[in-house]
Amino acid sequence: MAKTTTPNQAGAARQRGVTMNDVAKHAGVSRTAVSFVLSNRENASISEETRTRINEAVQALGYRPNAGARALASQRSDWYGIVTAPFAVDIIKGAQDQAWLDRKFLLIAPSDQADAVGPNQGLEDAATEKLLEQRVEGLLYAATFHRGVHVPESAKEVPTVLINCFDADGKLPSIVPDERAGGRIAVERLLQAGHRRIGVINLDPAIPAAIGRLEGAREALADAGLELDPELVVPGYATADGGYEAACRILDRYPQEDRPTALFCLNDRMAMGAYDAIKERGLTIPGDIAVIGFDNQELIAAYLRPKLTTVALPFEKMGALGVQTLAALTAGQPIIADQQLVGCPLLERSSV
Amino acid sequence: MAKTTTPNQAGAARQRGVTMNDVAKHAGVSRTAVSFVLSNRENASISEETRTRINEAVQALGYRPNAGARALASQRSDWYGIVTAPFAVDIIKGAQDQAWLDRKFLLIAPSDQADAVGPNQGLEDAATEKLLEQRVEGLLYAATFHRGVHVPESAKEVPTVLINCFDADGKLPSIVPDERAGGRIAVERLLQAGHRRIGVINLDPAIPAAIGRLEGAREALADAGLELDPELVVPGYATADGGYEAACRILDRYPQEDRPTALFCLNDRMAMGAYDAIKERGLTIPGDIAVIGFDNQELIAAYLRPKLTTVALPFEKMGALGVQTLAALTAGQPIIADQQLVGCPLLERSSV
DNA sequence: ATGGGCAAGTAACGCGCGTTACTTATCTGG
DNA sequence: CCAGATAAGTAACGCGCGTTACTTGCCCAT
Repeated sequence: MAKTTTPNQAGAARQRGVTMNDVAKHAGVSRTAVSFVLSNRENASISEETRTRINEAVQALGYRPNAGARALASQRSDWYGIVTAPFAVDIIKGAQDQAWLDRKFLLIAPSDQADAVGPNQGLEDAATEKLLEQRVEGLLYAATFHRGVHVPESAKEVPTVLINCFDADGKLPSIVPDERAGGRIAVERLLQAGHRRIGVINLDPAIPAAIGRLEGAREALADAGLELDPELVVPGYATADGGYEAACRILDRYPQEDRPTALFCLNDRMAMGAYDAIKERGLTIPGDIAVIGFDNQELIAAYLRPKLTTVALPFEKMGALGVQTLAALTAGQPIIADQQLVGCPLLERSSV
Repeated sequence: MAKTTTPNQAGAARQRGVTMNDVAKHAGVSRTAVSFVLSNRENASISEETRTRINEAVQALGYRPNAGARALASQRSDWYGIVTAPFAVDIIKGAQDQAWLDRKFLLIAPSDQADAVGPNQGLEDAATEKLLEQRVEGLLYAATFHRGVHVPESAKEVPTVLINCFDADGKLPSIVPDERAGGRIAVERLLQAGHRRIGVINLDPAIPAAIGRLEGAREALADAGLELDPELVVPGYATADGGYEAACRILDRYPQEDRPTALFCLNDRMAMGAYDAIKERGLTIPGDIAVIGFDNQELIAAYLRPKLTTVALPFEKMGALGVQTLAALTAGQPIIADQQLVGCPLLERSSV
């Protein structure tokens, strides 16, 4: 439109910084009037006529507000910072979407969660510092897998929310998946399909995911009057190979009539390996052995053959809820709870 | 440190905006002096003594520069914008890392590349607009898969570089994978392993990836005095199921002696399906049939059994190169080439 | 005619900082 | 002993904008 009506002006003016002053001059009013119109002040008394004249000037000149200057003057940036390993994609997506709805901007800084243990806090500290320099109104920390973290001291200067992780030291509010409920729903699904003897391929038993999911599994079994046979819980490395080996052990240990008829793999990668072990033995899925996973890693779960029934980690929802919680905090509202649990939905596919 | 030495000051002062003025007062100098020291001006004449006094004041008060104000005053933001679907993770990582090195900041805005065809330009336009409002010095557009795109008009107001995509309209510089070289190296690897009859599981033949990779395969065969038998090129949907079906067709079509001894799958997902087809027939990988993929989707390639030999898409490198190119552009340097090709390295694993 | 009230708008300050032009004290050489 | 150079530092402007306090013209009731 600008192209056809005012090609020169729009083309030329846009080159370098059209300011409110330019708009004001063009419209023959004061800069204040422009500011009032652009910020839609309710109690501003600007006639309809000049209002449209200003808007036309904005169009004609291709004016674009300077967010930095606006932040400087208004003392609010409309930004949240998020510190995250760049792999927490879905969390970012959820957060981004929600921030967009709230007319906030997400400023993403990298964290190096490569070594999850020894705090290679260097990068994270630097990232946090940079975000604070940008005068973000709040901070989000996102982890790729559910765990305790130590956040930099300086993070406590602004409202802060943890996503998919929790504050190992203090009391920062956090959003985490409800692992226990997820484990329960997985086993309930297997029970519902008639399975009574269920093998569990476990993760490192010390991590929150393993603890919660196993606890949920136990509860589901208890509800059905069953107990979790410790012998049927075998740990493995959290990889396809680990899952393969664990599945081999569990499948080869029993004569056919005692063999579990279903496998609850505590993550999808291990389920991928379990598939191989099962197929190798000439068994079918889900006919001979049902398999249920956890995490819903799309690339795996949706493409395994048969497609893997699994419990999803609600990354996007956690991201969105994180932003909502942060919005509440920055608005001065009290925190609802230190830890908000987000449900893990069961995704029915074809392996049960 | 601040904690133990000056607990009150650091605690209290940090609450709300410590400014340069505060630092100046604390050090008993002018704000200008502080500015000179903090920006490390070479030709500034500030005695070593006051310099340290100022630095101490900075420490004591926990001063943190206001990036927005700095940008306003200096007329440069130190930001690049990047518009991307939040799934282009590795590109973001590469770009982020490089930007960090260059002391630039990446401002990430979401693009909705869900419908790759019909320009649902709404979100992208809005995102671009927002980034320009932040006065980014340059823009990056990143796509999840190699293709032509239309960038919003307004993007042309600042230096712009496309990553993993190219400008369908004009002449914006772009960084794309060298598909042809990748296809060549894959087939060369198979030839080197002694295979002479190679099946190709193709993608949609119209997309740049398919065109380039197939062309490369043809070249490699030609170099070995062979020709690509059109019969051995079967298309399929770019999924595991698609790969499975294509592999079935190709494997069942010939008597054993005429059967191809290797499969070049134009992406890893299809290779995943091909694995199933091969195993189902009681054949081994790579003993009976070698398989080579493309894309290096870690979650698949590194976890298939046997692990998949594949050609990697250099996402991180493209991201980094994109930022470097953008840096050159913003510095006023002429563009090197409209299109920079980035090599796709072969990742040897166990399927050949 | 007069004062009060309201609509419509403007002048001017300050946000925190980079930067240029200026000032003041100290040292040097003749 | 003085001109001039240099070292050390400062005053002040402006970046683009939000915001408060103020002005101006006009209408209406007294």
